[in-house]
Amino acid sequence: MDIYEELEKRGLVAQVTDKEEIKQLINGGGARFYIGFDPTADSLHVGHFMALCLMKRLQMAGNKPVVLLGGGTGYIGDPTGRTDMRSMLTPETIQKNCECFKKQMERFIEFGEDKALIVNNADWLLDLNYIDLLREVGACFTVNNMLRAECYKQRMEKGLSFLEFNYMIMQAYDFWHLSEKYGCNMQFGGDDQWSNMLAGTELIRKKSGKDAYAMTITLLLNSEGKKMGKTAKGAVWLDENKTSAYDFYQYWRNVDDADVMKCIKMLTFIPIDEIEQMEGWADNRINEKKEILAFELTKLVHGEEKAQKAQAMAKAAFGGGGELPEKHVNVEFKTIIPVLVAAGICSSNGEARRLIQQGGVSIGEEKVTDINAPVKSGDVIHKGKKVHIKIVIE
RNA sequence: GGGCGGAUUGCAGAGUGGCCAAAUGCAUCAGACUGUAAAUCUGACGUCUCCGACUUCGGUGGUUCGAAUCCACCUCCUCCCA
Repeated sequence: MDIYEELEKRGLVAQVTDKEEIKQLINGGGARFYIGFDPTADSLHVGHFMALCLMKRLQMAGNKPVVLLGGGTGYIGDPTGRTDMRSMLTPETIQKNCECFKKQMERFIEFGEDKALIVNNADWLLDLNYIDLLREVGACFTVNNMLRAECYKQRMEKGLSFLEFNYMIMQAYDFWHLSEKYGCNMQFGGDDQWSNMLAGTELIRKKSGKDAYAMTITLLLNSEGKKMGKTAKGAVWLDENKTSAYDFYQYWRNVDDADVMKCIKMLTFIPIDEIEQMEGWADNRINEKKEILAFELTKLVHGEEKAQKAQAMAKAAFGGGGELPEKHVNVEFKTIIPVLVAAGICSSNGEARRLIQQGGVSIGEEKVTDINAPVKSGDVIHKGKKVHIKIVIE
């Protein structure tokens, strides 16, 4: 099976500029494509992960990826899909974030001579001269067209700053620059980037008369239509210090029934015919599918060893036996309330108290009824049915 | 630059002198039912030394026995006119 067909079967293809041309290009390994990453945080998250997977898939098919770090566009902030303005990042933060991104990416993509490139648009955007840019690029766009772009619609009601309005121009400029300098002929991105990407292909056509292509990837939405990879505590990060391997595993272990197959298709590298087989499995094997999903993804992100460990801990926590996730705490009073707070299970004493009063906490097999119940090192605390932690008091 | 309106507890959004820790919806957490799923029902959802007390309604002052609510100034934002 060729790569394009595989992408389609996995449900990754959302919009393309020219299906036949693109098919030929990527199937033949002739694409030099880029994907942009905005350094808005110090770690990549699940949303980026899909883009990385896509890069890897295309790289395996012989295409050459270019990772574009938005060190320059980070100064502007993409207004797409936002209802308010993004807080402006300081140059130091952007710099730091870029470095974090780079490190994490190196685990997925092979960089190097004639392989994949990593570039930072700060290198060319920061030196641009305003007047030159207006003459060269500004002339190629009409405001009328830009305003029609879907990504600005929402913001037309709330207010869109001129700064953010220029994001599209910058992204188009990037594409053009990469096309000139590295022979980049294609751009991939999330489906919400479509209008920005089209601006790029158009600019290239106008400036150099060359054809360039764009393809968007389906956004990973859950059955409720919300972006996946968000939890109450925030995004699901790829950095282990921000989201532990165990929590990462649990996130996928707990996805809705309706979303399991979609996630397996879009995110894992399990061959498509195996996936098709899994689709035929009986309903009662749904949990098996979730385990596969969780394990495969944890393996990709954190490595096989940690994935195994996470899986073992999950099985211990929910099935019994084996090693449980541990939490080290340092408390003055060794009773249940301060321990719950110190372990980060509850955010305040009041919350802990309420939880106990509602019967949501147990130590070992015993349900806690006394808000002053003692806790000793090595006790296993359960909160609800999903949080099981072994407490180690230091 | 001129005019109007606005800023409320995670979000949305009521409240316009005491009955307000502040309606309602969403999100979240727990209990019941389950499959570490969904749906449904129940409860909780500012903080604390929790039958009580304390701190919150953009900021700073003021009026008042009493202010999220009234006044003044400041900051930010929407909209209308330029």
